[in-house]
Amino acid sequence: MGRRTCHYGGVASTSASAGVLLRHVRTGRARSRADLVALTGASRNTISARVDQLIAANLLEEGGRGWSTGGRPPTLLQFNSRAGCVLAVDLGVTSVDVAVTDLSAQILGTVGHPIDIADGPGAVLAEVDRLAQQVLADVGLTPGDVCAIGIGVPGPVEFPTGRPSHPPIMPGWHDYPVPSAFGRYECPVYVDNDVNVMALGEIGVAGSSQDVLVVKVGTGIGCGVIVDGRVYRGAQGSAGDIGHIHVAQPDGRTVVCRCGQENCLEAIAGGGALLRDAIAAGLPVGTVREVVRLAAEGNGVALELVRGAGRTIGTVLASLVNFFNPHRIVMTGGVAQAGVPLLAGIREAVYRRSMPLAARALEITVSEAPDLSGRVGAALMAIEEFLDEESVQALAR
Amino acid sequence: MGRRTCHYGGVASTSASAGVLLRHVRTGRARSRADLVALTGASRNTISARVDQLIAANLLEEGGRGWSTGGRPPTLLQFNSRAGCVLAVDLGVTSVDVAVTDLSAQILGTVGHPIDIADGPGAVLAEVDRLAQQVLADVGLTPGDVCAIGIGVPGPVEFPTGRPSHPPIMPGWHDYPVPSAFGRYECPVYVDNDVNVMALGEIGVAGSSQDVLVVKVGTGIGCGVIVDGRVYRGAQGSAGDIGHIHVAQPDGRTVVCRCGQENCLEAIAGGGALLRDAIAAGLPVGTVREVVRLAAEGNGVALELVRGAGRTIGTVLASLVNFFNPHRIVMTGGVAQAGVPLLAGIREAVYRRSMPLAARALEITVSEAPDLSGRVGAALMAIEEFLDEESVQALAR
DNA sequence: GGACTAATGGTCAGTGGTGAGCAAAAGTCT
DNA sequence: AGACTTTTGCTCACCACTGACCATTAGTCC
Repeated sequence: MGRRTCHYGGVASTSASAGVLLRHVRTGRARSRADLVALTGASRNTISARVDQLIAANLLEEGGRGWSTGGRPPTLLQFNSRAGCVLAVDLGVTSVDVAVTDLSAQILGTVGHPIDIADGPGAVLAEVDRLAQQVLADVGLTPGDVCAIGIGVPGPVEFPTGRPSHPPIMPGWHDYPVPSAFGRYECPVYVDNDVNVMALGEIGVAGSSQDVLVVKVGTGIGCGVIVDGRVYRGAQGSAGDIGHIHVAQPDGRTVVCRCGQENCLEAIAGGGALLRDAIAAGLPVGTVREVVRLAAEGNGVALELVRGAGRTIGTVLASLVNFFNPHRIVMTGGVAQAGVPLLAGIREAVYRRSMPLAARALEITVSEAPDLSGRVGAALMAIEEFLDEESVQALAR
Repeated sequence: MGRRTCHYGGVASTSASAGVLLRHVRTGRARSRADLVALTGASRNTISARVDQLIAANLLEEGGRGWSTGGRPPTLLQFNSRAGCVLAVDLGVTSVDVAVTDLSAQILGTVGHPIDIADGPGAVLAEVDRLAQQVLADVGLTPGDVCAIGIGVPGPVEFPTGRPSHPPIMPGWHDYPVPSAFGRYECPVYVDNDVNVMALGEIGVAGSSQDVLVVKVGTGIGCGVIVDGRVYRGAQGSAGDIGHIHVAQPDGRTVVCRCGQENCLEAIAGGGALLRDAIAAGLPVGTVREVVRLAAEGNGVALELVRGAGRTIGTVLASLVNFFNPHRIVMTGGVAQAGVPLLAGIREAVYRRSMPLAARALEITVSEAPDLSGRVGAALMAIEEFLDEESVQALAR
C-alpha cells in the first residue's frame, strides 16, 4: 500500500470521502449512518448523501435494524463484499499462490504451483495468469469480474509503478513492469514487497492506527514496518530489511551468509539455517517445513532448534523494540508455523533485553494463518487501493 | 512536536490553511503568491485572500519584487520573524539553557546556569523562570512579548499534556504539569523529550518530508526518530531509546550500565564511558568536555577513544540503517562536538555492516552546532505549534 | 396508550473554496 | 515601440458542505 498522503485540495479532500466511509463500515467501526456522523464529524446531510451514493454503487447494503439505545434503532449498514472480486498473488522464490477473494479478502478459491522465480518475469507471470484463469473458472467467475489485482513479490518494489527495484533474489526482474502482464484484466494492478503485503494482512483492514512490526521468517528473514497503520518504506524503500543485521554468536562461531557478510540474522536463524542445523543434528529432514512439523510433533531436538532461532531473532527484535517501541509484533512465514517454541525463544530474548517501558505493553504473537497471510495481504492491498480510487470516481459523478 | 494528523472536517481542513502557507514561506519553498498557488493547488483566489489575512496579522510582509521569468515579476513574500518571540528551554541533568529567539528560531539572547534536575520541578522551574526573566530583560523584551514557550527535558513526556512520564533520571518529575509553571506568560507551553526537540532542530523548519535519525551522544545516548518530517514516538512514546541496546564487546568484556543491564550501548560508548576510559588511559581529564577538547587538539589517545566510541555506536546504527533505511543521520550532543573522529568511527562501522542499497545514499553528518540544537529545537517546536494554532485562529476570524 | 428518545429523511439559507473571465501591472523579447 | 508573458487583483456563477429546522419512523419507558 502506498504511503497515503493527506489530500489537500482537489476532489478527494472532502471531510468524509466515500473511501473513508467505506473503510469505517468495513472495519466495523461504523454500523449505521449515525455512527458515521459521529466518527467523521461531517453533517448528517453529507453522510446521508454519500451513503446513498455508495448504496447505489452497490458497495453498501442496508441490513435490517440494530439495537435501540432508547429511541429509533439504527438502520444497519453492511459492506457488500460480493460487489466484486480481486486476484491475490503471493509470489515466492520457488512457488506461487494465486487466490480469488471477495472484497472482504475472504478467499473464494486458491491454487498454488511450484515455479522458479529465476525463470524471469515472462515465464513466471504467464504461469501466474494461467493459475488465475484456472482459479477464476473454479469459482465460476470471469476475468471481467476482477476489480483489482494485488501481488506480493520477494524483493523491493517501486510501488507507484509496480516495478521491482534491483531485487537481489529475482534475477531478470529489475524494472520489469509487472502490471503490464495483466493488461487483459483491465483493472488496476498493485505490486509490493511480499513482507509489506503480509504486514497489511496482519493488521487487517487498515485503520488500526498503530505501530506494528510484522516479521516474516521463511527461508530469509524480513520485516514489514507499520507506522500509524501505514506501511513505512524508508528512503530507498528498503526499510524492514532485518535479515542481514549482524548478530554476535555467543560461542564465537562464524557463519557466512549468502550476501557475503558474516553472521547475518537470517544466516543464523532463518529457515535455511534451521534446515542446515537440523540435518547436522541428524534429524531426517529435507525441507524447512519438515523441521517445523517435527517441532510441532514435539521432537525435542527440533523444538530446541526452533527455540534457539527464536532467541536469536529475539535479540535483534529486542533492539528494535527499544528503537521503534511498537504496539505489537506479529510473526509470520513458514517458520512461524512452529508457533509456541519460536514465540517462547523470542519472548525470552525480548523481555530480557528490552527496556521495561517499551516491553511491558508489547504484544508478541504468531500470525493466525502464516501460510495465508501473503494472499490475504495481497488481496487487502488491492481492495484498499481499489476502493480508494473507486471512491474518487464516485465523487466525480 | 505532536504527531500532526490529517484534519478532516472542521475549520482546519481547508486546502491551504494559513499554517501551511506560512510554512511554505518560512521554509523558502514559496517566495510569492504564485509559488503558493503552484505548491498548494489552491485557487489564486483563495491564496490571495489568505495571504492578505497573514499580512494583516503581521506574520507576512511584502518585500519588493523578484526576478522576472519573462513576464511580470512576482511580489516577494517574507515571513516576519520579528512578529514575536519565543522562549526556548534546554533542560539538562546538570544545567539548563534558556534562550529568547525570534519566530525564525534566531537566538536573540541566551543564558545558562548549573542546576540539579533531582531538586525537583518546583526549584528547577523557578530557576528557569528567573533565567527567562533575565534573558528577556537582556534583549529588551517583556513576558508579554512571548508568543510561545518550548521546553526539552531529559526524559519521556506525554506530549499533549506536557507531563514527564516515569522519567528514569528526573526523580520527582513524574506527571508534573510543567506548563503550569509558566502560567504568567499566558501563552502556550510545549514540552517534549530533549532528543525529539533536538531532532526538530536538526531537520530545520519542519517540512523536509524525510526519514531522519538524530542521534544524541551526551552522557547517555538517545535518538530522535523523524518519519516523513514528523517526530515518531511509538506506542509508549519511548521510541528512539537506543542507549540501552545490547552491544557485543569484541574482547568479551562486560560493563554494567546504570540501568542494571550489561553492555548497554551508552555504558560502552556514551559520554560517561568515554570519560571513564580516558581516565583509565591516564589522560588528565575530569569531564567529557575535556576529553572532547583533547581529541579536537589532536591528542592520539583521546582520538582513538572517540573513534572507538564511534565504531561501537556505528555497529548499532548499522542495524538501524537496515531496519529504518533513513535518508540521513545527524549526530549531536556533547560528544558529537568531537566531529571528525566520531564520524569516522561511525561511518566505518555503518558502511561495513549495512546493506549497500540503504547505505549508499545515506548521509551521516555532525550537527553544525551540537551545543545549540537543544535550544534551537525547542524554539522551533514552540514556533511550529504556535503558528499552527495561530493559523486556526486566523481562519476563525 | 402516551411520553420520550434516537435514527433518519428532506428542505433551505449561509459559507467558503473553485474556476473562468476580465483587467491591470511590470517585466522580457524582437 | 509593439508583442508577449507572468503576476496579481477583482468579480461572479457554481458547487459542496454546514447547521438549523421540521417531519417521520420505530423503538423504550412509565
